[in-house]
Amino acid sequence: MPELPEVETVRRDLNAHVLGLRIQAVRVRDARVIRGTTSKKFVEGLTGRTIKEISRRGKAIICHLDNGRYFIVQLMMTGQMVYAPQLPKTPLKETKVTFELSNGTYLNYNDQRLFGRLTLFEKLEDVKHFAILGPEPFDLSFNASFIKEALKRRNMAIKTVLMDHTFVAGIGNIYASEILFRSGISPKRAARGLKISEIKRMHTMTLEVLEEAILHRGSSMRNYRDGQGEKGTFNKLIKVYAREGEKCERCAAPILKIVQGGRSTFYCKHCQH
DNA sequence: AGGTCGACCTGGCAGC
DNA sequence: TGCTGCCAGGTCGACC
Repeated sequence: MPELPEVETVRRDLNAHVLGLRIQAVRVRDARVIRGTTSKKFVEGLTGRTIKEISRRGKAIICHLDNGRYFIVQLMMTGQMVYAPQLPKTPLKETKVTFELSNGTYLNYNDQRLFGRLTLFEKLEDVKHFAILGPEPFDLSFNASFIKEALKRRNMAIKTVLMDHTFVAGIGNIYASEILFRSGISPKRAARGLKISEIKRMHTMTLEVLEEAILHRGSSMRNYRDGQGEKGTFNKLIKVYAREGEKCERCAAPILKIVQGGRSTFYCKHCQH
C-alpha cells in the first residue's frame, strides 16, 4: 500500500473533512479487517465518539477520540480511507466498513485484499507495531550520524534496510528505489559499506523524495487513492520504480529489475554505484 | 540480534 | 474465450 507520502495525504484529507465530527453509526461489512477485538466491541467503541485529531506514525493513521482512546488504521497494500458526501445505491464490493458522520456524510474503509487493519487502543503505548518502529524520516533524530550508527550493524543490502521499518518508519518499496536512484547508490550495496558522504546524500534525498511525493499527493500504482478517492500524481516523477526496460532519464541506459528480499527493486546500473 | 522466508487475501494481467 | 500462473504499495511470526 501506500507509503508515508500517501498515508500523510490521506491524513491531511481526513483532517480537512472529518475533524470534529461525531461517528453516528458504524457498519461493518467484513469483520476480517477488524483486529484485536470483536466487530461488536469495535462498533460500540466508536459509535457516539467525536474525532478530535488525526495524526500519523509510519504508515499508520491515528484517529484521536474524545474519550482519550485511539482508532488506528493501517492501510497496508490496498486499503483506502475515503470521505464521501453520500453513499452509492449499492455499496462497492471493496467497501468493508462505513462510518456515518454527524454532518450526514460518510467515511468508507475500502480494501480489495483485506490486508488492512482497523484497531481500537486505550493508549498508544499499547500499539506493539509502534514500539518497534524506527524514527520518522522528518524527525531531527533521523540524521546522518544516526544512520551511520544504525547501518554499522547491518550487512543487508541498503535497499532492504531502507524498507525495514525498524530502521526508519514509512519508506516502502517504491520510495526505497527512488531514493537510491537520486542518491546514485546501487541498491545492492551492503548497508555497512556506505561512505559518510553517501549516507549524507541518501539522507538528503530521502527527505527530498518524500517531500515532493507529499506535494504531489502521493503515487498511485494500482490501488492507492487519497481521502477524496483521487489518485496521486507523483507517478509522473517516478524515475525507476516499475520502469523496467525503459530508458534512464539521465543516461538512457535501460532500467533494470532485480529481486531483493522477495521484493522487486528497480535501478540504473550506469547511474547507481 | 541480524537476516530470510512464507503467510495473509483478492484481482488484474500476460501468456498460452 | 478461458484457463493458469504470476505479481502487487506491508507486516508479522517462525526459523536459522
